[in-house]
Amino acid sequence: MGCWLNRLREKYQRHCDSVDRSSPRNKAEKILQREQELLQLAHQLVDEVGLNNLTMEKLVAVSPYSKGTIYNHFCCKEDLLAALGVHSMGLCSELMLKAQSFAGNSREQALAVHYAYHLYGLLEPALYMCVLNCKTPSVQEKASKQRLEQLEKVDKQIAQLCDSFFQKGLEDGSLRIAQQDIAYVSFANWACSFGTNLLLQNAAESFAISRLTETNRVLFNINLMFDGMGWQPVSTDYDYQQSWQKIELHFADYVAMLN
Amino acid sequence: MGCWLNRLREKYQRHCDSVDRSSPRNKAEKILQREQELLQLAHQLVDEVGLNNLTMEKLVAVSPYSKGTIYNHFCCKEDLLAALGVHSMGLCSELMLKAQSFAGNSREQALAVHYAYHLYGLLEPALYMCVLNCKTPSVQEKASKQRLEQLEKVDKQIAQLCDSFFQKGLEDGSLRIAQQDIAYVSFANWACSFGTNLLLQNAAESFAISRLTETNRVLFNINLMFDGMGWQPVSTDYDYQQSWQKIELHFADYVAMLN
DNA sequence: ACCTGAACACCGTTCAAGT
DNA sequence: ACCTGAACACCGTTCAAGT
Repeated sequence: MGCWLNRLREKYQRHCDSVDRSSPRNKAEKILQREQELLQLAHQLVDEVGLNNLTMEKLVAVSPYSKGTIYNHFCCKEDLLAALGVHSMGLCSELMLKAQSFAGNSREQALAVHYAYHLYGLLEPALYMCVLNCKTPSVQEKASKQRLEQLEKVDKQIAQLCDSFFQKGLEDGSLRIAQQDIAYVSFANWACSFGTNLLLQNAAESFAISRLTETNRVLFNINLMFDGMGWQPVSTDYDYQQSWQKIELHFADYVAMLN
Repeated sequence: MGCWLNRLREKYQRHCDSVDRSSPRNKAEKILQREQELLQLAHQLVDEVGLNNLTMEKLVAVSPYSKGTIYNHFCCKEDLLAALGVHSMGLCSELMLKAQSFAGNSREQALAVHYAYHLYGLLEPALYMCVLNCKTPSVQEKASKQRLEQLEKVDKQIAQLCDSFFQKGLEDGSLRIAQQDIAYVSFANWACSFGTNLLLQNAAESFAISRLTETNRVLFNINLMFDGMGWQPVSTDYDYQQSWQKIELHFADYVAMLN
């Protein structure tokens, strides 16, 4: 066995001492607590070595538990990835929820959700990719049933949260679409935001992106989308660049984490 | 050594006999020819086992060459993935090029590019994901320099091809944007199409998508985007669903491959 | 009941020996 | 010069033995 395992282990030794192991009320809670501990470790590990280099072996090495115990929590590597996906989407929806309290018109609030999503991608690039990973056949086939149900649940929560912003626009009259089109418009938005963030993060050096100046490319794309559905006020009548800056302030606590 | 390797090997035996090994003019050509052969095998393999289950071991097993020889072509697994990415983007641009010959106004031609891209995702789901994979840090760090240059080259070709459709719109006056905005609009389009296809392919069972009826969701999203940039005629004045069907006929040869 | 780690199949990569 | 496959480190998963 190489010495790299020992190096990893030492590095995470601090963690072992600092973790909160406060009074689990019963056996089930103890297990849940340990699972959270393992997920936190997996999260650190992924940030450090990248999603592709996350291995069960490494998680075992940095945790104080044995292989068998890890496999009691996660039935396979894909199950661990799915669990990380659930964790990731939880953090993401936490950020998105904060958009609700932004003081602005409904289109600006919807913009704030996109900001939250973008910020999330910047704060947690590996976890952002992890969510996509969870959709791949290998994860869908191998992860445990419960885990997939959890994934589906957060997935639905986030979708409904996103819908609610279009609902607001519909209610205040700034967005004139049919009620049943909300689902379509909401999907279009997700797709646009998802694609934009994914490409900006992963293909920044590609010709199509590197040639763009530092113009706010996320805002540009979202504006096209919102203008396309005729959401008032349209971008030629309103300074959304300024809204973006206000939104940035609204999320200042999180932006600070970017260093 | 398990017997699965032998099963794989037998399965691909036919290939070994049918491959074109016609008269390489010199050593360099022989090597190039073998590389194409290996890529074709890797392509088949990926279609069969999925991108995540492609291994060097399997490629060795299904090919008539040894590990050492495979490693003479691809310096590491990531280099193989990058080579598959180049292969993939070549096929993709082949489809996109065909959009140029679609008889329609400039917005319809641009729509045909989106159709080509979508069709490509349906025809080659694994290769579609492969291109994204090539952008990940692990591939960018480990693939050979030449391979990354090849990737960059096709990447640029495709970007310029996409730009040309907006250029046409600008020239015939249907699209009123500044010349220097083409790059931005082109990126927005790529991002939207990319996100839409990726999600439709990978997250079809997620709540946000499964609730949508069989409406043409790709067309819906692209229309929002094109309307957002004010590309004439806008979707409320024109039957783009009909255009879509015409485009489908234009690509009939490829559509047939979907079975 | 739950935990442990040895054991095994598979995978990525290298390189001494062969042609 | 190019090819081969044995060898090795690492990884995913299981399960007999221990508590």
